[in-house]
Amino acid sequence: MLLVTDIRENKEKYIKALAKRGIDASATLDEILNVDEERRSSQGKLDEVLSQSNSYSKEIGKLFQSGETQKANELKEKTVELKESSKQLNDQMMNAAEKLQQLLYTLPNIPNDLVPAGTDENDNEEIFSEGEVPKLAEGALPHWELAKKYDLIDFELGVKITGAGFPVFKGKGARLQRALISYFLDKNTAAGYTEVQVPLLVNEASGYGTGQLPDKEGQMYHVGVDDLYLIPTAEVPITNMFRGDLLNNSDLPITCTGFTPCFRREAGSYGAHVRGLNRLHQFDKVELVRIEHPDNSYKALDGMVEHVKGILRELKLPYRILRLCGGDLGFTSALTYDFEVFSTAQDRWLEISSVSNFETFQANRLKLRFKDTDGKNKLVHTLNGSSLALPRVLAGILENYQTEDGIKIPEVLVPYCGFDFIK
RNA sequence: GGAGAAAUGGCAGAGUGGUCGAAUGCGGCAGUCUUGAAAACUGUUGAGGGUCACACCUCCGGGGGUUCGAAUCCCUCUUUCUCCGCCA
Repeated sequence: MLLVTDIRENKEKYIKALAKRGIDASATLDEILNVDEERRSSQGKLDEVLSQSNSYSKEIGKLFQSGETQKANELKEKTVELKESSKQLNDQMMNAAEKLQQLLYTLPNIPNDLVPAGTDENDNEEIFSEGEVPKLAEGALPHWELAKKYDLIDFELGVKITGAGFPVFKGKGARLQRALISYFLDKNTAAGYTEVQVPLLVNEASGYGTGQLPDKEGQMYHVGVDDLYLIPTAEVPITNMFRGDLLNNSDLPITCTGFTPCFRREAGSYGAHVRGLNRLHQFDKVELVRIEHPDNSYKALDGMVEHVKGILRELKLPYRILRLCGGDLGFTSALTYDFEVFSTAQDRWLEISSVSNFETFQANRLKLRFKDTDGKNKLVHTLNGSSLALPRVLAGILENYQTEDGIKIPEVLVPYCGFDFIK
């Protein structure tokens, strides 16, 4: 959520920055400023009335104590009117505050200066690539064929149990997936991240805290009877562990990693690009979350990028890094780097990680602050990144490591798998 | 699921209608002392809104109510603890 206090002073900055996302926010910002003004002025009037009535109350108290009952009762009469007007003013103030909140919820984060202008994924900027795309033999198969051939994943079985997009992993397929989870968590904890296991269902407040609500209401599975949401990413429960906290400077940075399944309704996305493991309703992911001092957040973002690079390098998968353009940037993000693995058999790139700095956007919603060395309470910066999204890494491994006889296992995973070849 | 008890500042813990944003202890910060540290002593120390700065306003789990006045009384929700039941 954007900061009203800052919008008051730098409206032009916000108009310009949001234009990068293709949003003309000037009307909304004007409305925000109007409502903000309205809120503050009615609050001011309310405060005056309350102040007056407080002092009457004190006086009445004293009069009763000194036995001047009649005087006290006379004074009581004077409070009647004040009470009425304080009710009205309070309603006014609450209305304005509520309206302001709703308006602020509609605006996405402002992009960092590095974010290129653009409307969709075609305008993203490739900033790095590494790894050789293997030359596959004639007749190389896409991962869903391989999964079937070697009996690693059963998509139909998932349809029977639940529906499309909920595959069943079997045998070495399941083991390889578990190996990846352990490997990622080991890499992350070795880099200093604290491993956490968190709830997979979150309440509404958590959804608002990290910005999934109200923006992406329809993307999450909602459990109606208990009013809980299945998490679309571990970012939600992990970041919300710190909701409302006032941290000490010395607590920063806080770094966590966690493995969770992720659930996404993916309403309205069908077709060739969702085949196999490309897009699922339930998938596994290991996530990184960082709570940082604002002065350090971009350095931390670079550090996360390097960390994920290291993992892909060890897996020897061909990948590239994109800096997302304004039009493709997530609602809450100020700067995002997407990692994509090349899927040789599909001849296309698959997004397997997204590393973002949200600056104060989430912190403002979460009311997550820290006491800086100057004694002032400030909003932290929150960041997160995947390391990594499992099924697509699996897809990349199956396709890029396939041979005529079977599938080789990347060297770093062999100790985790207990086998080095699938045939 | 049933029966009871409770929820107060970073933590512990007083406070049952007015002078309580809240005793006390611990912790934190600053200082005195010390070669330095510890101990001891002194002072200071919640958050948000508002203001140029004050003033002022709000907040004692959430919401609502009674009252001139609520941490304190009433209703309701949530959570925690104890006992019983059930159970991976």
